[in-house]
Amino acid sequence: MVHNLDVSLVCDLPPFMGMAEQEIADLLAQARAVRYPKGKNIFSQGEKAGNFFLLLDGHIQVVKLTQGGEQVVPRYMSPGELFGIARALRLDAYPASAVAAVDCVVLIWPNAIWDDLVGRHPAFATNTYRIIGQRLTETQQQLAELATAKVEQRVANAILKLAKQTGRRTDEGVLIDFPVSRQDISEMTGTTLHTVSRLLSAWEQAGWVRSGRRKITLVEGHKIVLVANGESGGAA
Amino acid sequence: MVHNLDVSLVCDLPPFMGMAEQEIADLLAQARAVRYPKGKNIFSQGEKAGNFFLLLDGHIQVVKLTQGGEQVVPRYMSPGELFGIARALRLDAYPASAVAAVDCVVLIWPNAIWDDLVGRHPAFATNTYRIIGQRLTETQQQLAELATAKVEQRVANAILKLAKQTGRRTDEGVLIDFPVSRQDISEMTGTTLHTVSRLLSAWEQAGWVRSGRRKITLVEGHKIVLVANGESGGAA
DNA sequence: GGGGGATTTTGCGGTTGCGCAACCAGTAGA
DNA sequence: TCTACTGGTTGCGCAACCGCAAAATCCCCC
Repeated sequence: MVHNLDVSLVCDLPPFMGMAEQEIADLLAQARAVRYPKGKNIFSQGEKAGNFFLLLDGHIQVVKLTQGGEQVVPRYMSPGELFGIARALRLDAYPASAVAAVDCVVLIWPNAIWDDLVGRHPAFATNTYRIIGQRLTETQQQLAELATAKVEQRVANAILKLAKQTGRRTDEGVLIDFPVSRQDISEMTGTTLHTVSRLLSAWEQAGWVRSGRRKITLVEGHKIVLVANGESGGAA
Repeated sequence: MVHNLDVSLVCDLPPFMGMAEQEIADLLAQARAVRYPKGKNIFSQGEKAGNFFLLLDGHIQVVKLTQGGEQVVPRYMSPGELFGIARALRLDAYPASAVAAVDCVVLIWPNAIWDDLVGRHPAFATNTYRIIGQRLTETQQQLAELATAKVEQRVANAILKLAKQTGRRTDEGVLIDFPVSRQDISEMTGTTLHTVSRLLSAWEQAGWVRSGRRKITLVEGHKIVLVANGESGGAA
């Protein structure tokens, strides 16, 4: 099914750690590669889970809709990450939506092969559950932060997380490597785009960041770390 | 190891669905039952995960400590629930603490038997991962709620959840069956005990709840549901 | 080069809910 | 019965953050 994919492209990714080349090749043979343009929904919350995915290139935004119809963004994903693995947790439907934040390339497997897969490749099963454990821990961490930290800290943390995940060094500083709007950040931190805008403006005044249309560059990351830890009075 | 435990006591619990009596008996034979008095820590966040647990009787409070040293309570657990199953997700340490909210009886297994266990009893593995999936979904739900709903709604939701989980009908209404302080509820909802107290007072004025020292009774649950959905102006 | 839409900035109240502090009320133990 | 203590209530002031609205930019597409 996949013709132009080589084992060497994926064998170092966390989901495949500890697997033999032949095992990985078998796996790839059952996948199909699909390209999603920026903004496209890969799957939607509540949709019956029929496939699972591996992000090869690009960045994906996980979107959760609340009862009240508002959007929350619990996380972004980077190349090499498995997603949509509802089957691993015996969920019948996807618990959130996945949206391409930029043009993405994705490997897709049908859920039908999941059980056989984890049975035949214990290393893959182990890796998968480790990933889920990390995500659960991270989600709980975020819950705790949202419950206790103030807006300023949460926004700082969100930006730092994005920069760490996807940061690319430029001559100005660390650039977040895909378009993030104020709205996006507000949905990550449970606030409004206005407040995010004001905070970023203040930090830009102070020379800690440079930001523009869907673009944020960390200039003085350590200052933002201070804000995230609540050890700074903000940029007054 | 366990002498006075009968298979019939646990065979209907979700973790053991689909398992043969003999399988369950094997499992029980490897467990030891321990009683924890109210307030006792069963395990602590960050502690090396050496065991996993099943709550037989009582209620357990899951406590997460933030970087800033504040406490958050992501969930309570009821009899029949597995907990401390860090091993299932390949976590080396417990990601949160477990505290007995009342006197509890708990079954304990060493993590050493985990891998063998899930290998030998596929139904148990399936059940476990289903539980984890439910918890992850629930945690994400809570994250979304915390990010978007206002304090009033969050407190109402927390109380409803507790009542649904552990509610006992009395002649006054539905009583939450273990001691919950204002502080506890504030830690579940990311607010202060003051605000919780004010809200409960208001609802008591309105006749929707009756509450006292570590005790809450829902009198008019439907009113609280309205508050939780943001369809009520509160008790003005 | 010129719209037009999307994104961001900014001002100005208005609430909400926090923080502090004092006081009250059950409960447990002596 | 008295006393210490934990947990709950309440008043008051204030800062943080939201909400609305309008203006300013920027980018994309024609």
